[in-house]
Amino acid sequence: MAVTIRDVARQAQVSVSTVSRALSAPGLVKDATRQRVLDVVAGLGYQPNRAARSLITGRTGNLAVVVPDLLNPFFPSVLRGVQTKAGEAGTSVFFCDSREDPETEAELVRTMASQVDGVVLCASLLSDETIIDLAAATPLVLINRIVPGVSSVLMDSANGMEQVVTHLESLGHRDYVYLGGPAAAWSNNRRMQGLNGRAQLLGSFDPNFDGGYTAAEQALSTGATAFIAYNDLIALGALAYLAEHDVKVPEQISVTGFDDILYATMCSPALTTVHMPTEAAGEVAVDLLATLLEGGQPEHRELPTTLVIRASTARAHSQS
Amino acid sequence: MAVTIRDVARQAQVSVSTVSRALSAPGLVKDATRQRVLDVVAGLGYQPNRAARSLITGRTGNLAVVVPDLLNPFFPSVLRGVQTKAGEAGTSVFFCDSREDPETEAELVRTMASQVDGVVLCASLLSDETIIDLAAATPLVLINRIVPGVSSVLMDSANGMEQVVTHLESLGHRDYVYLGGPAAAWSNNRRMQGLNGRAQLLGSFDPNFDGGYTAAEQALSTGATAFIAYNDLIALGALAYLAEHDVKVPEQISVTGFDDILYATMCSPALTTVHMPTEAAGEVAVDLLATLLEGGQPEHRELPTTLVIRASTARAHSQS
DNA sequence: TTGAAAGCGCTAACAC
DNA sequence: GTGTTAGCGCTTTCAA
Repeated sequence: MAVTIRDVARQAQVSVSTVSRALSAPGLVKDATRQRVLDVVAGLGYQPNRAARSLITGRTGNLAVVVPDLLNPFFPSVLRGVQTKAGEAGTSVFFCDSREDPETEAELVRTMASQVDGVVLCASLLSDETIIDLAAATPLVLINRIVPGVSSVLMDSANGMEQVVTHLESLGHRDYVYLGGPAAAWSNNRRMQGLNGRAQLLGSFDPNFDGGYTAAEQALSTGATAFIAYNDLIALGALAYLAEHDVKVPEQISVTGFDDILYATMCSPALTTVHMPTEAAGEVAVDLLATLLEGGQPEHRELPTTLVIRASTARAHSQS
Repeated sequence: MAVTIRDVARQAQVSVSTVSRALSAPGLVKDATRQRVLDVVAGLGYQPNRAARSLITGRTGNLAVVVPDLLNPFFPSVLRGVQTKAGEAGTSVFFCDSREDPETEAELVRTMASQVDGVVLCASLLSDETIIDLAAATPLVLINRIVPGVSSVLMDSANGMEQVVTHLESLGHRDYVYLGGPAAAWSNNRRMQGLNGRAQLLGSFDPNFDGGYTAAEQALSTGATAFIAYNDLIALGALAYLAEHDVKVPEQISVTGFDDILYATMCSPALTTVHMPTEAAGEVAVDLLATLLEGGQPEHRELPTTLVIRASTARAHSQS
């Protein structure tokens, strides 16, 4: 069996409570005593049993992060942010992938709720009511979603999209088309807001490569000089379609993405897109969770997004 | 406070031990009694306190998976496999990103060891000795690494590479060059084995886009008709370099990747590469962990890889 | 500043 | 088949 607090107490010639205090409330123990205890702890390699501690304090020292799709390059980087910040506080992180299924998502949150101090929920597919219920039962922070009364951190997509529009306008584009994401997606609406009604809207496409491929076909017939994609994956699909049909990007048509995933730098031409501070979002989410755990009020944070200009946008050609 | 086993016992008019048994050893309880207990459990929404259970059983019902880099698209899919399989057993999963640092990696495994039943360690950067030490202290399963006496699951890279070579040979290529990954990487050596000494070897490159870009420059001067990249990222970098220098792929030069990451289908030309059963590897790792926890012996599994032929390879041109 | 003792919620002997 | 009871390892009153 592992070394327990009693082993430490015995060897340090103090009571178990003194050992406990030396570790979790150092101020309450005389310096000399504490030092002796700490030495023994180090010598024995004692690690407090988290289950026992948790049983009495009611805190687990763990948290969970729930995402809709781990394979979407957007989320691993959120996870990384969460882990970075949580790690600083000695907190470990559970991950859960809901596979884009709302029921699974709710189920996961409920399951985790009992074994963690709080949950970070990314890009939730749940209804406001369900989220409010969940938030009542366990400290909860949302990423990329706003629900009244629930903590959340947002990446300012609307503004990011405004930057895209401004950029395109400055290049002389007047006629551009938005290759929309899923109509139900909350973030799709945010991004559309940033368009300020300046773009033609094209139906909702699957937010992946194939969706973009399909979208480009439709978009091409509009005669627009620029395509604004809901996300990088759609933009990439569009790029592929255009390449196959010998439409030169950006000479004939400019294309923009959104999210700045890894591959946005690797395609050809490299994609002009909006960078999302995903890792920072994960970190901030952990901060908000900490606030909640200390009895603080739900908070809302919005992180700035930045346009990254690469090679897929250029001055509009005069003739379509 | 949450509902406890006593609340259930009281309402179901049985003792706490009956409730406990009804939940974790159903066979020991009369059907009628168990049903009554289960009804109350459902009615009250009772969830056993894992900390309390863990305190007495010594099992946490959790496991951890440690990866070197969450942002590498290879690993999230391993995570997903781990979670899928673990979830079936009601096990939750911690994730840790070592950021390619061996010290951090060892530290993480040690930290997690005390709060989980076992650890899945992916593409470890640690020495054999360290891994053996770790495995002695906690149930451990390796992915993509072999260490004597430690459970592991491997994806058969050597065979995958042989398939690449066979494919290239069948297309008439006789002079091809290997764009190598990190010399220290265990998987690089495995992949080189599959080459069977048939390829020219080019130094070790960073296993990313930039590394591939650099590699292509050197490879071009060898006059080879095909480039075999250590992984998809290097292949993608090579593709970009070749495109910029107006070298047609696959007409002039064939290029192959390895891993079959998402982007391998999205680039142009789509990459011929070796598909790795990453998700399956994660699942199998959990199985091996389960074996270990039941007192079984360390096991070694090797999963088959498959060549995926896309558009980046073609018949060798006659003249270089 | 320290120690003794009472549990946290649960499982696992041990009785019946 | 079911109930009683003794802890698992720890924190936290309460006394001293």
